[in-house]
Amino acid sequence: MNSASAKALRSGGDPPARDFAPESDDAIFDMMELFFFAYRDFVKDADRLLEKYKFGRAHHRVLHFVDRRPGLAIAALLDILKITKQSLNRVLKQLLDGGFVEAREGANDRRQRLLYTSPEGAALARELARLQSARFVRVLSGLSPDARRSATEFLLAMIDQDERASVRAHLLVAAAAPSAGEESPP
Amino acid sequence: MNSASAKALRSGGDPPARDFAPESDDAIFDMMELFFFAYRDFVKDADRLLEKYKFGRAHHRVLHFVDRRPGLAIAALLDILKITKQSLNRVLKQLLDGGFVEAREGANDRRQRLLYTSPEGAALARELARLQSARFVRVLSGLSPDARRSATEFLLAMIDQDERASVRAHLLVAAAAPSAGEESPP
DNA sequence: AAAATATGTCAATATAGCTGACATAACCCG
DNA sequence: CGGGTTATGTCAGCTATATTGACATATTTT
Repeated sequence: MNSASAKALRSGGDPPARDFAPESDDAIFDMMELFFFAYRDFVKDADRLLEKYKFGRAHHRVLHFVDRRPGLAIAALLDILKITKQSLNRVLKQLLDGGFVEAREGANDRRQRLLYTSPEGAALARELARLQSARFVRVLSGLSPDARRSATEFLLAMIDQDERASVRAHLLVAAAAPSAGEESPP
Repeated sequence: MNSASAKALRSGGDPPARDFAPESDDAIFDMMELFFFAYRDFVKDADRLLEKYKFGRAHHRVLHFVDRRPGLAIAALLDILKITKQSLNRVLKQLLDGGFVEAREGANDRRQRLLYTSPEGAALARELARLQSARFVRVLSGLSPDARRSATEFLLAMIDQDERASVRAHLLVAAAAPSAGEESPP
């Protein structure tokens, strides 16, 4: 049941045995905490603006991904967010009701409801993105191109291996998306 | 009230105008999403083990920071987590009841309850850390020392400027803590 | 026509956070 | 000493975000 590697636990008072990683268990622990703190601060950036609309972070995520990938189907959005459709539905309904997101019947498959931001939704999405990207702009402008590449590489590598392909695809689609409509084949 | 840079919004169907940042608004948007996906996957790592103890992520965070910084006072923990004492109390009580965390009266200030992990708590904390650090080990081992430094630098820079000092201090304390007892002066 | 798919919805539940109000004990200061 | 501040606990109620399970509807696929 217990730790496989917890040998000399600090049960008495001896220094914790940092011996299983070649050269930097400490560094790794530090990075884990940095990651926590960095994310904690990052998500906070948009909160004040969201409050004005009585929206939460869930709304933000939906709005963001719909804006980035116009014509996104419900199922695809669920897959990105990794939540259930019931969870999505509440926030999505509020976004639809508020006129920030629109759903159109799929052209090929009329069961689908493809999601698009309205002009107001797009404006809000981008304003939120601007708030959050300010942090990135500040950080990245202080890094050399090489360091930027390393940071990007680092983040990508942090993603589950079997997710990485679809994330990469997502980024490409988002970048390429002219104003797209149809989904690519499953 | 609207986005200052949202000129040619995709109201009709024209390509989104990615023109306001010198060379890489796209790159920044991509990084923001990578950050989201990376964190989403990162926090997931420990969940299965936590379930066995009927604990959630909130318990994990408390356990982690108490283990990393033995003798942590309640107020200091609240400051790290940025939550209210009422929120903390529920999970902390469960950790105390379960014998994973112990609270001792402060030596200098008897109002304080200084927190320590029990041997079981420490074992759990480290097993959880091991699960999560596995991801970091995998990622960092694929990066050059330079790239590692860049990634670390990136994460640190992502933290709020006025928090950075205290985070740095936290890391140092955690690294230095032998199995410590007393707090350093406030 | 039957089966599978995409989505919506109702209901109940859990977790993690919040505010506000109030209580207790211990410390600090004049 | 006595009053103010600090550290913490606790009660009560609220919100946001997620879950599972069951069932409904329309549409596409076979």
